[in-house]
Amino acid sequence: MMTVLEKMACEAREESTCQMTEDMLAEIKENLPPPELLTDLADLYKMFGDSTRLSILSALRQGELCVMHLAEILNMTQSAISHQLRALRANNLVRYRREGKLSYYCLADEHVETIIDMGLEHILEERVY
Amino acid sequence: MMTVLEKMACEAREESTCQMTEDMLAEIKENLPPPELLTDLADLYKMFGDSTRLSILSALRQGELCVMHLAEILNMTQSAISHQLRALRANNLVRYRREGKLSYYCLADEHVETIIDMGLEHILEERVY
DNA sequence: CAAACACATGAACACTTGTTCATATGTTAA
DNA sequence: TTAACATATGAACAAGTGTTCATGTGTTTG
Repeated sequence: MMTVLEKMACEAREESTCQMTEDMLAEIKENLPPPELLTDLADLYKMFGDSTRLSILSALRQGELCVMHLAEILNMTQSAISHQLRALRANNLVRYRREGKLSYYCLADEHVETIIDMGLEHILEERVY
Repeated sequence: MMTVLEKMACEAREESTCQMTEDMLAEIKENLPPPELLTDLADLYKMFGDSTRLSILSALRQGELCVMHLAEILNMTQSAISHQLRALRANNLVRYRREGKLSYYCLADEHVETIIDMGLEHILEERVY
């Protein structure tokens, strides 16, 4: 049977091996971004987590395109492209303008390209090793 | 019935309204990143597309942590954290070292933080408007 | 007006994904 | 060695996601 003091001594030893107290854990927890922001951030990155959407964004880097042309470039149905454009639009990654029968889409801002390039850098650096 | 010449004229008109020829579409297609790279990139961003993993990465920005502490900080089971760490490790987003019974995890490189910050900037800029 | 066209959208389905539960692996202490 | 501990992992299940198909909306043309 272990006494209270022995338990405390043991815990103190464990904490010292981990270099971590409850207070420190609490501080790390407080310094995390708020949960709502993290879910928004996750939703944003989900948009980049699909190769069809990445293809659409990559095509739009070369200039404004209408839905049908995107479908031709990616060899996919107009419906599939339209569904994905809707998602990209909802997350403010693309903007569009209507001109007659056609809807022209383009990238929303420079962040979109920057985010893609950061990911590419990460992947390409790995491949060197 | 439309003659061949009429069809050609019609197509030429359509192309001129779209400012886009088949050759231009082919060029855009050729300039896309190769499909294999796009799927790798999508797999990478899938890692950022989950709030649990984003929380883990955010916690690790503040320093090296073992699995149990991560579980405490995020109020989640050790198993759930361990599964996610496995995924993050497979995508080279975290590194770990074993010290006795404990496994310490840390961020793999600066890209991880940069990618997260790019996303945060994108979200926070939207909220201004 | 009707027909053709470009795009959007809802439902359904297969597929993927995150968590839980149970258990296995590996390390340390008794 | 056995017990306790920290972590890893496999199976299973619910929830989420991407595509297809059918159809709806809005615009232009004849």
